[in-house]
Parts: sequence; structure tokens; C-alpha cells
Amino acid sequence: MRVSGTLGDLNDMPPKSGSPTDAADRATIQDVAKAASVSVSSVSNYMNNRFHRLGTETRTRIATAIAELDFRPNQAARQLKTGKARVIALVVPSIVNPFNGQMVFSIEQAAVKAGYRVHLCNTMRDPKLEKEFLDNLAAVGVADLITIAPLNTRRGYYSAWSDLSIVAVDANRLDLKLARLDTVNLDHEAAIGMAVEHLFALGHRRIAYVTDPLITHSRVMRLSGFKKAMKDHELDDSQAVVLERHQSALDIADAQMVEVGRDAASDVAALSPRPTAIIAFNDMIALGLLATFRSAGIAVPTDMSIIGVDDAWISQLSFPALTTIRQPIEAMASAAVERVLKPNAAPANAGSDTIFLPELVIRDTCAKPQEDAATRVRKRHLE
Amino acid sequence: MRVSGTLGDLNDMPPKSGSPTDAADRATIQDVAKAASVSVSSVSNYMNNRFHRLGTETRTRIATAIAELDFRPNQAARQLKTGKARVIALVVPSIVNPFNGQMVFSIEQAAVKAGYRVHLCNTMRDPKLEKEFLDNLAAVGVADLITIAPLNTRRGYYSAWSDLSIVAVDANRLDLKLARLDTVNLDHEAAIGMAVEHLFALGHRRIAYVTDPLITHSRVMRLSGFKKAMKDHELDDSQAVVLERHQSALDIADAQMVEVGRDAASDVAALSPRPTAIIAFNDMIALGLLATFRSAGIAVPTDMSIIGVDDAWISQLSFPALTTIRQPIEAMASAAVERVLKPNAAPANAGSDTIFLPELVIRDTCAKPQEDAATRVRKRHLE
DNA sequence: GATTTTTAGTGTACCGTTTTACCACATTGA
DNA sequence: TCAATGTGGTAAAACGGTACACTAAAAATC
Repeated sequence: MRVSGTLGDLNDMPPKSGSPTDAADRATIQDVAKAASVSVSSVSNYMNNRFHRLGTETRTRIATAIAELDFRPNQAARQLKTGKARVIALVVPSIVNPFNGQMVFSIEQAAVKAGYRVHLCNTMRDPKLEKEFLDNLAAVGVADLITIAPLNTRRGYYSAWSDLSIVAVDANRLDLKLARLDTVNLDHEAAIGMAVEHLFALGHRRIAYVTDPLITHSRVMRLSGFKKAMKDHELDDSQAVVLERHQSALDIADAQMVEVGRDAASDVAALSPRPTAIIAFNDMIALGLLATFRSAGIAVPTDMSIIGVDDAWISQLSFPALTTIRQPIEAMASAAVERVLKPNAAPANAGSDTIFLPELVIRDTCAKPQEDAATRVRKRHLE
Repeated sequence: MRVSGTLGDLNDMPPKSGSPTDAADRATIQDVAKAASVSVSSVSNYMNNRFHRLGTETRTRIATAIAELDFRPNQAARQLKTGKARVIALVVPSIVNPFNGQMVFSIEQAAVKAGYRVHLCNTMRDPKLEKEFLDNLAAVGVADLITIAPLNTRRGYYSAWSDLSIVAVDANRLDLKLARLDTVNLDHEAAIGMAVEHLFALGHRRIAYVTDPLITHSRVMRLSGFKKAMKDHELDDSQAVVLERHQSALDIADAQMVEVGRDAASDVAALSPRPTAIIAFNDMIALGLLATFRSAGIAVPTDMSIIGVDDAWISQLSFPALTTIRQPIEAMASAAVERVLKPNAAPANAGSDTIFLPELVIRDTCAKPQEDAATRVRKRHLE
């Protein structure tokens, strides 16, 4: 059986005929200069958009010569001279974490748009691996770095590479102790505030919060956001579970954080009085909780409401689909790239913080709390 | 509440005191030569392991000088001279797809181990984006390329960059029409064969297969594997649904393939006679099917068994957890890196195919088929 | 009209490696 | 003793750009 439809035709897009793409015989700036009967300097000026030093005629002559020869400046040479490569180093615990994956994806897209390429480093939060990577940056001429969710337990770490232009996504500017640093963050406290607010409006009064160890800025801030929001509603904020077991993000680099959620389920079940709703540090943990509750016969959202943070693509996937707080990933990625490439006018200042507002995404894992009698664990009907 | 446990202490790992890491004042090969009282040539020979040209004494002198100055050769200069960069270009539709994400992660790890860095390009299967990236490779001095799941509909595409050392993961060597190409693949036909075998052993006789359009090698081979295996068991192989609607992998670059599974559910439900089990092209589609069936009241595995392929980390996450056929991702990644860096001894040959064996991972989405009467759609009990 | 400023260019010394060609000296074999 | 071979080393020309210093002509200013 074939379902009808079209599979868009693709043209083959071969390179322009006659213009060899082989590395061997690429045109150099000298070839262009000769072809256009101008000096190499002028071609160089052209390539660097210094048009004010060029007459209209030479300009067009150079342009046609470049087009004809399919000239592309040798980046290695350029970089050797200028000391800078058009490359952004991207340091991330692990792209296997779906939120990180989406962030890396969006950063790469934004970088390409800006004419930069991306050097990827999955550190697995291994200091040796990260140090090795960072140490080689200078040798490769990379001067721009974006780091995602760096540890807040190694505060002076990046100061060894203070000559880099660094932007940290999910980090506290003061934590990293750099003379100059830009950060890009979600308003983490507001995010959890929205979650609490949503649950409160549904009628929940006993709300728990689950996080793995507070090794990053977001983890710290979301927990404090939870406490603040609960106090604001005059609710008990003591049911915050900080899981400090071995499956911490330190070991797994966020890659299998679902396991953390799985692991947390028993701790949450042991809470007394039993909460009617749980806010998870992120979607992965939320999904781990969800899966474990379901196989333990605790119905979601009937017996327990669950809400996550991130709105990674994965959260649409669960059954029931996860209610969550969205981070505007693309916007944050663009901001990070922009910040790292165009550092603030005043070079002396200590950097900037760019903060994005979260958004509540209501799906199917939150409902009104049941009467107390009904909150008991009940067997699932199916199977 | 704080669950007890330890959060491993981390030392700060600052760079060696006295050895500045700043790009500004890095030691050059000249500095080393001066410090060791030898010529630059000798240092260069040392750096390139040409020890036969060095006496033992000069050798140690150079070694200590290098250590003292913390010398790292400037890659841009090296590359300008040699024309080659220690960089592997990694072309992938989108790392948001969890299988691709894991593959990219593993390739990056393997590359680092080999002393290479990785340039990432998410093409979103956009020919313009991909061409742009590839065209710049020569300018950057990159000579090694790994591409994941390239389209088989653009057969001559890569021939424009025939000077690159190319390895394709999930591709047919003949399809790409390159003079020289190494491929790394799962034994796709065997994978689906294992799935059919597993379902057959459980008692299933009406088995459907769901795939999106056959735009990659794996899609072609898995479908043919399905047909072969069904014929081998003397079963009807006509229930193969090839979804050719707009949400094809072409548009979404595998990123949201769950939607494809969602979309396919209605087509599968319309099949007559109704199958008792479905094999999905991959885990993403399987999970999409699973989620849709569940919200439509079709119980899995009671009413319908589902099995995927890949064993991406995500497949452990669903409820019930997905039975699937595992690809040995790390091994495949290592093989790809190895192949791309050490092309076969005989440079004249047309390349090699490395094929990996799949592995059945039994979880909870496959069961014995029910009696016919029970296969009807039934309303869920919960909510 | 003399002087300054602007415009539109050019020549060339680098950037930090690799590599080729070459050299001095020691050893060997005939 | 002489040529051949090997050993350990050096000098210097690239690689392909950039940017500084400079200039000649045109335009603007006083």
C-alpha cells in the first residue's frame, strides 16, 4: 500500500560548470588581482568590505573577477594573519540531552547565518576533556566561545581563558568570575513562578519540587523561584526534593536525566503529606517521574499533576502530553551568537545579562486535585 | 527535604602557573628553537615525529623547551602550509533527531580521541545550506567529511567534492556515485528480519510496516528487509505503509519524526485486515504511533504490538517502554572516524562497506496477539 | 595660488609553520 | 685514499592572506 502524496523533486545542484571545487587549484587573491588588473591590497579591501577605499570601476572589476574564478579567501591564511578564526566554540555537557540538542542546533543555525562555523565539544562535564578543548582554542585561532550550563561549582574555571569572548547560556555572571562575561538566561524564577501559579489556580495547595543537585545556575534559581512563589501564595515550600545521588547530572551530563526522574519517584512518593502536584526542574525529570508513576499505578493527572520546564520537543511525546514552561530556544540562541560576536561597545564593562521570559504550555498532565480520599494509590485499569 | 548523598568535589584545574594561555603571547616554534638552541626545522621535525632526523641530545633539549614554554603549534599556520586541517566536517540532517544526536555525540568523542575537532553542520536537508557548507570546506582546509543519512535522491551530489575523504553513515556506496567512498551501515535487512522473527515467534501473522518516504538507504533497505522476511515466513507482505505526505523527512530533517508516526496512525488503522503488530522504520515513528494509539484507546501491546528500530535513548522513556532493534551507535561512530582518517591502503580502490549487526531489545510493547474479537478498538478506562 | 585634505589606490613585510635543498662530518667498503 | 652512504642538522622559500606605510591625483579650504 502506498499512501499518495508528492516527494518534492530535487535538482542535483552540481557546482557551476567550469569552476573546479578541488582544494588543489583554488584561485588565490593574487589570481583575482591579476584577473582584475588591480593590486592584491584592493582585492583584500574588497573582501573586507572596505569599499570607501575603492572606486566604482575597480569595484565591479574585482567583483566579476571573483565571480569568474569562484574565489573564496583561504581562512587559514586569513586567520594566521589576523589571529582570529570565524569559528565559534560551543561547549556543552552533551547534545544528547534534548534541550541542549535543540539549543546547539539553533546556535549552529544562527552562527551560519552570521558567517561562522561551529566547533562542537561535548564535555560530558569531564574537566580534562574540557580543558583539553579550551587549551587548543588559541592554537586554532578561535576567539569566541559559547558555553551551555557550566558548573557553578568551579567558579574560577574560565578565568584561565580570559582572552576569549565568552557567552554563557544558563549561568550566573558573578559565578563564573570573569572580568567580562555576557550571559543569556531564562527568567528561571519567573518560570517556576508560572508553574506554581498554574497549579495554584487549578486548586493545588501541596506542591512538591524535584531537582537534581544544584550544580548549575538554572538549578539554583528554579529552586529559589519555587520557594519564593510558594511563600507568595502562603504555601508550604518544604517539599523540595534535591536528589543528591550518584545519577546526578555530574555523571551523566544531562544525557539520561530521565533516570533521575525515575529515581526521584520513590522519594516523592515518600513525602508526607503527599503532594497533589509536582514541579520538575526540567522536562526530562518530569517525564521520568511520569513514566514511573504510571507503571506504579499512579494516574497522571488524576492522582498527581506534573509540570516540567523547557518544552523540549520530547515533551509532546509522552502520554499524557506534558504540561510545561517553554524556553524560547531560538531567540536565546540568536542572542547568544549576537552577544559573542558583537561584544558591547564599552569594552571595559563587565558584560551583560540577557533574560528571556518563559511561557506556559498547557497540555495534559495537570488537572484539579482530587478529594483527599481519592489521592491514594490506585491500580491502573489497563493491564 | 534533602536526600543525602555526595556531590563530588571538583578541583578548579587552573592552567599551570606561569604559563600564560593568552592567545597574545603564545610561544612559537621560533621561541622553542631559541630556547633549545637548535633550528626551527629541528623543532618542526620533532613536532612531526620525524625522530630519525634527530639526535638523542637535541631531542631532549627540544622536549624540555616545549614543556617549559607550553608550546602548541599554531594550527592555522600548519594548515596554511600543508593545506590540511585536523578537523572532521560532520554533516547531519539535524541533531535534534535523537538517533542522529547520539551518533554525532559518539563521532565527536571518537574524533577527539584521534586528536581531531568536529565542525558541525545541521543541513535540515536544505541543499543550499549544505552546498554552502561544503563549498567552504576547502577554504578552511578541511579534507575529511562524515555525512549521516544523505538523500539517495541526489545521487551525483557529492561528486563535486571528490577531493574530500568521505565516509557516509547510512548510505549506499553505489548510490552516491563517488569514485571512492567508505560507508558504515547497520545490516538494515537483518534488523527488520529480527523484528519480524520476534513478532512471528509471539504468534503474529498480520504484520504491518510503516515508513516515511524512501529517501535514504536505510529506508529502502528496511522496507526490502520487511518484504523478504515476510516472504520467508510465507506471510502477506503487502501491508507496508509508505507515508508520502508533506511531513516527510525531507521537510523536517528527521527532527520531528514523531509527527510522522502520529500521522501514520490513521493509515494503519485503515488497513484491512487489521494487523496485530506494526514494525516502524525507527523509534521516533514507533513512538508517534504508540502515543496516537493510546489516546485513541487502542491498548499497546494488548491490542497492537509495536516495535521500532534504533534503540535511541528515547525509546526507554515511553510507557510502555518500546521494544526495538538496537544499532551499535558507538561502534559505528568509531568505525566512521577510523575510516575517514585512515583510508584504505590501496588508494585506487572504490572504498569499503562496514556493516554492523543489530540486536533485539525486548521491552514492553510487544505481546502475543489477541483473539480476533478482542482486536476491536476499545475505549480507554482512564479519563 | 598655495596649502591641506580626501580619494583611490599600490608595495611589501609579516603571521608561524612545513619542506626542500643543502651541508658538514663520520663511517664504510674497495 | 677515494667515493659512497648515512647521520644530524640548518637556511630559506614558500603557503595566502592582511595591514601598514606610502603615493599620486583630485578636491576643498583659506
